[in-house]
Amino acid sequence: MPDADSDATRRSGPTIYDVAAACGVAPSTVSRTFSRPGRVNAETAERIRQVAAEMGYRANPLARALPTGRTSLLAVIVADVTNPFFFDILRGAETAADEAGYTLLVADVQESVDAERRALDRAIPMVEGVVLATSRMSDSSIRVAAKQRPTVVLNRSMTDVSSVAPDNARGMRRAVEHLAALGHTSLTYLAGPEASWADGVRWQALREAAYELDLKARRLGPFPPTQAGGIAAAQAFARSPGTCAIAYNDLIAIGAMRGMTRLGARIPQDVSIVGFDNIFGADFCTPALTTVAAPLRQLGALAVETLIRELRSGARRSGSPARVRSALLPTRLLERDSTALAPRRRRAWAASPGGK
Amino acid sequence: MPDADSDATRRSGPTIYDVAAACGVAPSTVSRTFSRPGRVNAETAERIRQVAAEMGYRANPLARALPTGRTSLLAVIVADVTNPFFFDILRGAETAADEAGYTLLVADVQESVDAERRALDRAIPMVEGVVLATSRMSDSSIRVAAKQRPTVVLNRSMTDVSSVAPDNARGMRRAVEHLAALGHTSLTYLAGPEASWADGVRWQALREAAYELDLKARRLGPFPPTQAGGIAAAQAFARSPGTCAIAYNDLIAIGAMRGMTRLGARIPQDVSIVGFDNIFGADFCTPALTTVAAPLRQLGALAVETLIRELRSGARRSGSPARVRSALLPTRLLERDSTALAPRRRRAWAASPGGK
DNA sequence: ATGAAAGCGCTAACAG
DNA sequence: CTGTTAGCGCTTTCAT
Repeated sequence: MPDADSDATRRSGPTIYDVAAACGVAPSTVSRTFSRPGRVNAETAERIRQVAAEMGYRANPLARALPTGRTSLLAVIVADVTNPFFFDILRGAETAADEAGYTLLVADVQESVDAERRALDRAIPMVEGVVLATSRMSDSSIRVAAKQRPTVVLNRSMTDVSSVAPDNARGMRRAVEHLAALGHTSLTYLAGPEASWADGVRWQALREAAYELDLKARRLGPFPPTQAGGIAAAQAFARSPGTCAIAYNDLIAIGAMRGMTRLGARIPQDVSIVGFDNIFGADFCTPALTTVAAPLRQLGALAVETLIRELRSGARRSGSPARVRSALLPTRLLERDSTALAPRRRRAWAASPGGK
Repeated sequence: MPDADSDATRRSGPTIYDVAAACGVAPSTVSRTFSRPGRVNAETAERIRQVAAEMGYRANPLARALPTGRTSLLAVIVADVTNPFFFDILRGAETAADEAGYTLLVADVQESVDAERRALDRAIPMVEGVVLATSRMSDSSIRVAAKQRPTVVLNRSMTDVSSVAPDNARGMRRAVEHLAALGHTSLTYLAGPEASWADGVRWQALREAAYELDLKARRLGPFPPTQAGGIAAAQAFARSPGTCAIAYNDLIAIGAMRGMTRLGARIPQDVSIVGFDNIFGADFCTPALTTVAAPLRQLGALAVETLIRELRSGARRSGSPARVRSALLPTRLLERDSTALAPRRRRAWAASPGGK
């Protein structure tokens, strides 16, 4: 009967004290064995590992975290988990985190700045770093967070906080060129949330490209970045139809296609639509959506890799902002079936083209 | 100059000791003020709150968690974050967790049992409870986990662990009836992963319903629960075509529709397809998918609510399994455009109907 | 290379 | 109602 301890005593596994006792060494030696290999005699270490394994010892991450702050947790604040845009971003983030031994704490803030701030407040004390995926907060709020924990923003760009984003400008430019090549002479931008950094960049890039290519550009919106938003956009568009539209994102584009179809338009014969992001579903909606594809998975992975690099470079202390790293990942235009030659003459399709 | 402390001293905010000192009370009183309101004189409490607020005191969740185990963290292990099935489940889970003051730690295990076990091992010591969403692990592995932390399985059902799942059997029955009513006389089931509990239930329910309604039933697969899996399913189906198929899930159904279309079939004229889950995209694929809708958001919400209830009922101690709660949420058949009357005579559509 | 001891910040008996 | 006193399990100087 080697085990005199009642098994009802310990609520959760053996501790370094138990292992130490069993090995006849000091607890600190056991601690070192696991957290600072090399700082302990090879043989002793081996023996300790052995015994620890037999006893089923597992370090308590909470206990480790208390004195060191190393929780191995990363927060990922997502604007809307329900938005397919984030699926692959999360997957990429997960994979990268897992490889580095980190676990993700993900918070869905449902496009609400308030919820975002609350989630952040709650998560920050528990995590080592934060990735803000499509934050709706102000730059200054983000800076406040970044002051407390290493932070990287995703799908946004800032001068003083590390960031990872798709190259929206180039993508937009390609989209405009594509439409121009098809003979369209004026463009409509179906805008997303005003608080969205990407929206600003996309619209501005559209205007510039349109200007250079001598196309007319207008902006409708803002619309919520959802299918419902797209349907609303379709209605707005129908009030003064054009021959093509570029949507803030695929969700709006898909909703817009549905909405316009319902209003009698044929896509792409009457109106060409291009989306942004190439989310799940962009390939099997009807017609298949021409869209500016962002490297979603890479975006997520790079964001946490960047974060982890900052962590490792010891950007733990307050104030030391660490080196700011900014990445712009390449996008590409996926030409599918929602864009076509501009119609020679417009066909009236909206029920009441002049508005109510 | 009330603040004599150098502001470079504290790495992270004031502690209960600081607040206590500032108030002239004992640290434990400050502690009580926040963790056990009511156990402290109203006035004292008020004063303490006041001062704490002024000092910007924030309880350190790690420190609280160490002695109590109350981390306010819940693990959600999902088979595949990239699968739209989980979008609304996560949303529901998030919302419910947030309302109860919990934060989710989500791990994507990419349909891998190994990854699932690793994620669980890593998460368990940090969380108060676990929800296993579509676990691929064996019942016994799940029991092992459930012994360590209150656990609820989602989209699966067990006798000794709380569970939340859609009523697959009824849903399947409705689907079969629907097809029978359209004149189909034999059914093909496009199977999902063998390790999937839902797959077993669905196939069995299909067989029973088919038997009762005097239809023939066969099973093809297993296929990965993805669009690619559906395309593979289409090919298998084409080797010996039928007039209709029920897929394990919407992803397979959508993939199958695309695959069959590519092989020359018209959906639904030549073959009717029904899916399962009503995921994002099921309504805008072509044709819109007839599917058995599961209350995704509720599923997620109920899972964490159940978990939290167990937590509150003090199922913290090892061994005490707490009351097992099992819920079967109602599903409903969404009749859309992928199902139609059985063809009077079959049209040959597969390029090589006899196989290779 | 290893041991002793002092915390990390908070909670929880147990007294008063 | 409030203060005292131990820890929770691990890390980390500082000695030895």
